[in-house]
Amino acid sequence: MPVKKDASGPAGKRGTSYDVARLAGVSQSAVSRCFREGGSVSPTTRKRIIAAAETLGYRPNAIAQGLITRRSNMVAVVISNLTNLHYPEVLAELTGRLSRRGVRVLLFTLSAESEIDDILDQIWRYRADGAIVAARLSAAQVDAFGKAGMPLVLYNRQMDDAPVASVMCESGAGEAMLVDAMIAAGMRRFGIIAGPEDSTVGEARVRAALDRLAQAGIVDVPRDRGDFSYASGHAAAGRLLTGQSLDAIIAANDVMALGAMDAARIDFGLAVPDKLSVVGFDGVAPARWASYQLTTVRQPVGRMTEAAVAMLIERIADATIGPERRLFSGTLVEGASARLAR
Amino acid sequence: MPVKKDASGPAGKRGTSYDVARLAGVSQSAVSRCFREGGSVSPTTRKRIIAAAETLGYRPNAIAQGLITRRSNMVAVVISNLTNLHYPEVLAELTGRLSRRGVRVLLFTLSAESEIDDILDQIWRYRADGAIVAARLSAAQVDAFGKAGMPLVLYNRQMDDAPVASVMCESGAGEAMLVDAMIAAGMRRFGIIAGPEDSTVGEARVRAALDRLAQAGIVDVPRDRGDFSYASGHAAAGRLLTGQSLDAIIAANDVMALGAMDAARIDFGLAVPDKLSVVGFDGVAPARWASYQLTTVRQPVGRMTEAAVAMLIERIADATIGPERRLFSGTLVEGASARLAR
DNA sequence: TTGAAAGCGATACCAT
DNA sequence: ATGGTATCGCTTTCAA
Repeated sequence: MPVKKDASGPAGKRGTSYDVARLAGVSQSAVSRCFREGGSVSPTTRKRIIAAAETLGYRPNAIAQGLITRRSNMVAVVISNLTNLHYPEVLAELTGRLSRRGVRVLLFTLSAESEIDDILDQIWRYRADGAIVAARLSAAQVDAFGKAGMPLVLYNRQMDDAPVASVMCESGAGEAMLVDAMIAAGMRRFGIIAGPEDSTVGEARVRAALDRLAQAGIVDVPRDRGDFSYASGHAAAGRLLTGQSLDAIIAANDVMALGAMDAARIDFGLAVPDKLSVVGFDGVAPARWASYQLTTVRQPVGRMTEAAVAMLIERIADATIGPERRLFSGTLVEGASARLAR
Repeated sequence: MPVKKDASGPAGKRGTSYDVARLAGVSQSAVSRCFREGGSVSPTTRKRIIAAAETLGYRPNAIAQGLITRRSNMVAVVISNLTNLHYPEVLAELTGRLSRRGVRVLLFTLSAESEIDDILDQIWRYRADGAIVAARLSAAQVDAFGKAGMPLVLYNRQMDDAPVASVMCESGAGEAMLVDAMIAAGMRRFGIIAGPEDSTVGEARVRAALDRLAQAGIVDVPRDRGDFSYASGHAAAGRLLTGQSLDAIIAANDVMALGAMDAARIDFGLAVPDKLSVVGFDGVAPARWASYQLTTVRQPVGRMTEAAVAMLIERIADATIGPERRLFSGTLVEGASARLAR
């Protein structure tokens, strides 16, 4: 025997607009209009509807709304490595800004890179209004968004082949500032700790640094690689500092730089920055801790996330808006881990 | 003039089950059954449906599914401060485990505590199947979940008044281990850095430590407060160490402990652990960094998040399951920041 | 096994 | 300003 639907108010199951309509003695359409933007309802009926809704604890069903309006008011946020210390900050900013605009966040994190296709599948299924992706996407995957008519904004990821809306923190100027200041301070022997080969940001930063060094006539720069983690930075620095002495280590991100600092100071007894300078990139919180005071380039996370959200919202409102790349520059944070020329 | 719906395949709008049905020459019901678990479809029709779905790039609309089945397959995850270093790890684990079970994550982060009611409102509207909350909830708010029949699991939050499903890392044993080992090492003058007054975990940890100290006859322990941030730990340690000398500082979480270590070593020139021991709670990644090697109690995040997810899923499947509190114990991590008796 | 038809809870267009 | 009605894209009886 089917259970009779009860409109027993907040204490029972949440009611529907029909329940509210019945209680208020109006049509269901009226209830709908009452909760919508430009719905025409007389002050009196509105009052009665509101009252009825109140006593029933009525909340419009966003799922049903989504079905008919074809707008879920949800955007997918895809983040690859939340363990990266920089990304939690990005995520917090993104969700804050999105929810302030009345948009919900469907979060996807990926551990094994293979999951990405499953994630995209889910994004389609849930009819997200759009997606902000801070993860590696293939050209085909980016293309799939276009085909599906789903707005996409890449966060700090480059796509050389496909044109996509994206926000990026440009590496060139930042690395140049670091390198110039160190060269001006008389340093000549540099070492580099790169990120994983498949990281476009990582490679861009390394390339930027190498270019600037080359311009100053410094070539044959020893390089090693990490995976953006503290441990990998620590290990890479260990390898770099074995059998050669350096003036400075340039790491592709802050966390590896912190690992490098510790390796230098603790394992090699090198005073930082007196004997060795270390610089990073990102501007994560621990980089400012007193034990490190890392000299680095801070990404303008607030402006970047705001841009990403704005670009996405724009494209959700008007799907015809084309690709656009917004490049931000980092700001030099002069810590105490590098001896810079002022 | 209304635009004719086109079934132009992956290149166009994603089609519906009707489009697939038409292309496969079957009824829409058949398509639905084909994509459902125990749907009875003959191998031949199934093959044709799959083929049609393939060419159209068909994906079942999860929104429509949710509307009819009254299951959104989304759970809300509410986290208060993603900047806390411990929570990104928790969030990553939660989303990973949830998505592995085919459940989507609707993420809510809150900056101003006032937002919480808006968040709950959204959770109702989107008909989440349940919620995992790592944020402060009032008894009334917890009650609202019960009234709405929405499963709720609290993560590391205590509710003295209302009975709720929750997972917690118990503070007693952990703090006792720390305190005992320090007392056994001969320390007598302790200082405590507590968290915010309204943090139940923070207060529980402090109380546990104070209790154990009292059992050893140590009372009148100087205390100060922070907000769980590095800067606040640094500042609190500064105040504690001014005008008195201590053997050890017990901080309510790791990040404050790291701030305290830096204050002690850098601002006060106190060797850690020779002149001052510092201990924390959580087991965050930076606590293991070579510069700190913090002695702390590590929360079993993996088991705790697994428990939270399992409890929630259980309660989604069977709403009659009652409250249950699962208490986990932390494990002592012997770093180098405290001189412990073995 | 298959198809027809009745919802799920809203929106929106259309006459009143 | 109001109410009636046709969707939205599915799941789920219920007959055939």
